[in-house]
Amino acid sequence: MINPFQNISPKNREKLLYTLESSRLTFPKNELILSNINQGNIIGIVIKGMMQIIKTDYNGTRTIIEELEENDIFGTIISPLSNEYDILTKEESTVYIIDYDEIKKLDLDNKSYYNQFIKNLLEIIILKIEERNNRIEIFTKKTIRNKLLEYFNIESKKNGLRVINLPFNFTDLADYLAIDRSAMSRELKYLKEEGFIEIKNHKITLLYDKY
Amino acid sequence: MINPFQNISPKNREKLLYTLESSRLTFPKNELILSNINQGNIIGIVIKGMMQIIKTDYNGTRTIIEELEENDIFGTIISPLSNEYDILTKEESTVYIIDYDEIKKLDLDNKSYYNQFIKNLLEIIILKIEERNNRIEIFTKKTIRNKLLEYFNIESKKNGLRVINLPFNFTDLADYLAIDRSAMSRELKYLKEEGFIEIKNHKITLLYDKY
DNA sequence: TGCAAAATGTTGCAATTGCAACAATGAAGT
DNA sequence: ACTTCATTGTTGCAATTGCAACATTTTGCA
Repeated sequence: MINPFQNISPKNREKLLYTLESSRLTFPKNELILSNINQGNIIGIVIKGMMQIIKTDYNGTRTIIEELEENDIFGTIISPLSNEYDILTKEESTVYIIDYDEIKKLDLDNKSYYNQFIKNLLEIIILKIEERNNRIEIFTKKTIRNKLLEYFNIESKKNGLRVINLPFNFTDLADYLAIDRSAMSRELKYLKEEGFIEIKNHKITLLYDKY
Repeated sequence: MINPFQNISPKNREKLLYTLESSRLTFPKNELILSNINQGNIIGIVIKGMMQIIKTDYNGTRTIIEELEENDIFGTIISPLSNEYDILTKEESTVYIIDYDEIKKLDLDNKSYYNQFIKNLLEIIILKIEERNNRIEIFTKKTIRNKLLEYFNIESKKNGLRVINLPFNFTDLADYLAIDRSAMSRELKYLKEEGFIEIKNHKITLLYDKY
């Protein structure tokens, strides 16, 4: 993940955050934080910790829209933080909250680190599009088996290893893939029995050849 | 859709495109254009026409990843244009192709319209994230009926009307929603019979109350 | 350490879907 | 206007899934 302040000196970074009237907030683990920050169009930057953007619809179906790590950004615009969405801290987390309008108001001709900041945001958001596209790839698959295999392949490509360290527990993985947990559990069992994968703790080893 | 050249004078726009060594290409209707432009990391800007980013996987399953209209942007990075993807012109279309590295190289302190351009790209990409999130919303729904209703609601919200002008034919809509065409057809029939919707040509009228 | 809550595993069964195959309709081009 | 190709509609059926219900294991924390 790209640092949103890359190529900006610590001093200029402080100036920038001051100009943007940002606020720095820390939240304990397992807290729904949206009610604390949702006031108009904001961009949040994750300084430390881990969070999930989750949604629960009228059926009670819970979906993990996105997992946020250090240096990640989120916001009203980047993820629709209407009242249907929540952000849950998975660890104690610290964020900067910036009013998006302040970013728009930045006089780019004035300070070169303003420009660098916008450029960084652009790069980060492009990465986010890639993530979303991967996600769509998975949803496109018609069976649970194919969704899982697609997910494995994507994760495996990220670090070039045939071993995947799940960033989720299985309940969350099912919510992330938008499939039923018990049906997923059944399919994972079949995949193990047929020798496609091996599971230890939350590590999955792929035993089939790349395709 | 935001114009990627908004707040840039025609003269500066020409200078910018020249600096970026962009090329302007026009393609006839119903042409797969990717082979003509795919050489490294590029960003394309749609000047005129309409195109679809489509993917066909090893099962032969075709999915519409995205529909591109005037002022839309696309590219190696923004949509993974590996060899699995194609871009299909639905009308005669004109695009600018820009090397993304040239954009990175732009000396932002030099010309203010460089900054404006980057800012515009940022805004456009933020909109694209929203689109992707909507898409994920739909995929999250477990039944074809709920996927359709979610799609209707999203489209209806866009213009505030209860009438939806499908930008697709039904075959493409099924590919966009990643569901079987005939199964979708069946579900649409039920929705009509139960008085939820009305279909005329490619206009769908929603007869149920907003929720 | 021990208890309560959360996560995981398992299974039967009904509901939903994809697939295939075909008919009917509509569109595009000569 | 005619022909051809693409799109749409329809249906039976097998495969897959979600759901519910419950047992078992793991985790968190008092």
